[in-house]
Order: sequence, then C-alpha cells, then structure tokens
Amino acid sequence: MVFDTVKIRGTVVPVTDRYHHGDLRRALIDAAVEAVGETGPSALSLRAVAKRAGVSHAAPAHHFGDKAGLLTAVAAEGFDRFADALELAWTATGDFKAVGAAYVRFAIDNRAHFEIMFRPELFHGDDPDLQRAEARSRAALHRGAGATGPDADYNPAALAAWSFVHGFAGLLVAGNFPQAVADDPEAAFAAVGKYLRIGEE
Amino acid sequence: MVFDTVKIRGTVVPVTDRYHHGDLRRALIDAAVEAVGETGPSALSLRAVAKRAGVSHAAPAHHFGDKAGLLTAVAAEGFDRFADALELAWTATGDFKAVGAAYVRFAIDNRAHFEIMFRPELFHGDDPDLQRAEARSRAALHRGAGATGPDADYNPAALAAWSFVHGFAGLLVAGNFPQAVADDPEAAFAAVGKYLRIGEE
DNA sequence: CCCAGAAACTTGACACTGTCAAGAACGATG
DNA sequence: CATCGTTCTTGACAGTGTCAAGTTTCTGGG
Repeated sequence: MVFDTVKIRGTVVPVTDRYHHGDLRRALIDAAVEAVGETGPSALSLRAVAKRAGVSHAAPAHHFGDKAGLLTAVAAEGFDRFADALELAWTATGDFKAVGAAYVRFAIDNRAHFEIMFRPELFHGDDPDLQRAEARSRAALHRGAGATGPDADYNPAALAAWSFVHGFAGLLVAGNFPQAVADDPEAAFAAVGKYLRIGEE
Repeated sequence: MVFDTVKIRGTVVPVTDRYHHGDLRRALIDAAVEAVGETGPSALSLRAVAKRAGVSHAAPAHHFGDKAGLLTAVAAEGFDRFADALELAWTATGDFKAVGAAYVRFAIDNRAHFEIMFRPELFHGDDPDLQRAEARSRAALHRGAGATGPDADYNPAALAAWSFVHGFAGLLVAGNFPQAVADDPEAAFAAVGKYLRIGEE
C-alpha cells in the first residue's frame, strides 16, 4: 500500500473502504512507478496498476485519459526531480563532472522514471507540464556543460556532454555493462569521465 | 510483399497460394523489421507481422516460440550487421572517429534493428546466436576504441567511447535532439566528437 | 508408386490487455 | 434536504500472445 491515511479538509481519514480515494492520482503514479521498477515499462499494465492501488480497472483511464497519459505524468515528475538534482549538483560544485555524476545517480536511484523519460513513444510529448519540466532539465544540463545564451539548443559541448552521460546511464540501467561497472557505477563513471573533454582548463 | 518467388530444391516456384512458404522465417523477420520501423518496437504485434507476411496469426509463434523469440532473431541479425559495419570502418581507416561515425550511421540506417538490440527485455538474452553476434559487435567496438587484451571487458577508454557514441545514436534515433542535428547527423557527430579524448596522440 | 511419418502451417480457444459508455456512490452547494 | 457535478465502478468490445489440436504438405524408405 502506498499510504494508510489521507487528509481531507484538515481531517485525517483512513483510506480503506472509501469510495473517494482522496488522492488517487498520486497513488496511481506511485503504483505505476513501482510496477515499472519491477517489470519494466513494456510490461506495464493499467489493470495491474489499478489493482495495486486498490481501485477498479478503469480508474486510471478516468484520471489520465489513457495509458500514455499516466506515463506522461510519471515522465513529467521525473523530469522535474531530474532538473532539481542537476541544478543542485551544479550550484553546489560548479563542476560539470558533478553534474554528470548526478545524472548517473538519478538514473540509478530513479530507474523507473528514467526508463520512461527518454522513451517518447510511451507518453504524450505535447503535454504542457511535461514540456516545462523537460525544458528545466535541458537547461540545467546545458548550464552544467558550460553552454549559455540563446543558441544553447545546438551547442556541441552540451550535446557531447549529454551524449556521453546519457549513453553511460542508459547502457548501465539497461544492463549492457559488465558486472564490475554495475557494482560500483560511481567509480566507473569517474574513470570513464576522464575521456570527456568538458569543464577543463 | 517481401519476395515473389522462392527456390525449392533448385526449382523456382511462385510464392502465392502455397501452403509451405519456402522461407517463412526470413519473411517474418523482414515483416517484423518493417513493422518496427513504422510503429516502433512497443507497438509491435505478432498478428500484424503474420498478416504482413500473409500467413495465419499463429505462424510466427511456431517458428520462433514466442514474441521474444522473433525479436531475438531480429536482434541477432542486427548485431551481426553491426559488427560487420564496425569492423569495416576500423579496417578501412584505423581511426576510432570513423568507427563512431559507422555506429551512428548504423543506428540511422537500421533504426528498427538498433531499437531492439539495446532493449534486452524484448528478447532472449541467452540465445547462442544472439550472444555470438553480440560478442562480435563488442569486440569490434573495443578494437576501434583501442582496447585490446583479455581485460578488454572493463576498459575505461572503450566504455567511454561506447557511452559517448551510444548516447549520441540513442538520443538521435529516439528523437531527443534538436532538428538541426537530425537534419545532418554526420556533421553534428563530427562537431560533437571533438569533445571525446579517444584515438588521439 | 505408395504410404507412413515428420515438418509446416492453420484453426479455435483462452486469459489478458486498453478503451469506452453507462451507471452508481459520494462531496459540495444551494 | 435536494440537486448537481465529480469520482469511481461495472460491463462490454476488439485486439493481443500463447497453447493444443487439427490439417496440409514434403520426405524418405519399401
């Protein structure tokens, strides 16, 4: 179960056996993240998510329109937390290597979100919330890679940094790396990061 | 239609209205690749593949066991062609940048194969044919990145090169890059590749 | 030539999926 | 307390992968 009580207009109410759930939207997102974390995004079933949250099979569709709508919410949440993590790493250290490490760490700690975020065919790319969160992430990454100004969209240094870090994180979470890397990804990333010419001199 | 005639024991036979297809396995793989190219791997349906090849809905399962079996064949074929392309680029130029360019070009020209190859949850990773082809690709890439010897598996330079090139190719085919990059990926990769410290001095 | 037996494929069924329309239960507002 | 809109459920539908059983075709030995 995701939570045991819920607050409605100031009073705490037990969540069991109530018709109105309180925050079913939130619970469904959490259930979806859990399910994706266990079985991967391809095997995600709306009905399984509903069962996990203790509601009827059609409840998710009511809140999110369709399956892609639910994953859109997950992706948007992911991009928001992602932007937070990247911004924090940059303001704390001012070092791109730290931003890259935060990128990799996020992929590991939020694998379910991460696996959805960069698979655009799974969600509605035109959702405003999603686009805002995605833009935040992109801006944070560009800043970390030393790309500023209006033409930051097509900045070779930023694209190089993004490619490098994203490739590492993606291959890692997909299980394509040797065991030694999976055992200590932090160290591996530090060793591998030496070959990227960003944030130097 | 994938082909119009087929040769059986030396005689060419028209493929229509025959119970035995001749090379249905081949035709199903081609149909799957076509379908993935149009709608992406997540939306792939065995029944649609069967219809495309002009056979009954259960024919694919008979040849490949299950859906993952069909995708295993696609992935194995992909890794074989992939290894060919990387080996060719390396023997022709001896330059890692050329190997990287071949990596990116393969992802573009064989998007359907590529999208399956690096999504291990879609196929049977323990298939011998697949493992052999995958090992070939890995070896070719390591060689191109200047990693040799028995410990080539955990070689920081090779992992860095792989991460970089794979990240670029993956973000590109997934549609995460700005339009300017998608318009001329070759040039973009050349510009971006300057930030990788491999195959120098 | 013929006829088992194997191989290739089809047919039919099952449980499961996402989506939609209709209805029931509930909170809020008058 | 009555009404209204929201929240969620129920029931149905077409489509999916997979399995068992049946049918058609090829093969090889007499």
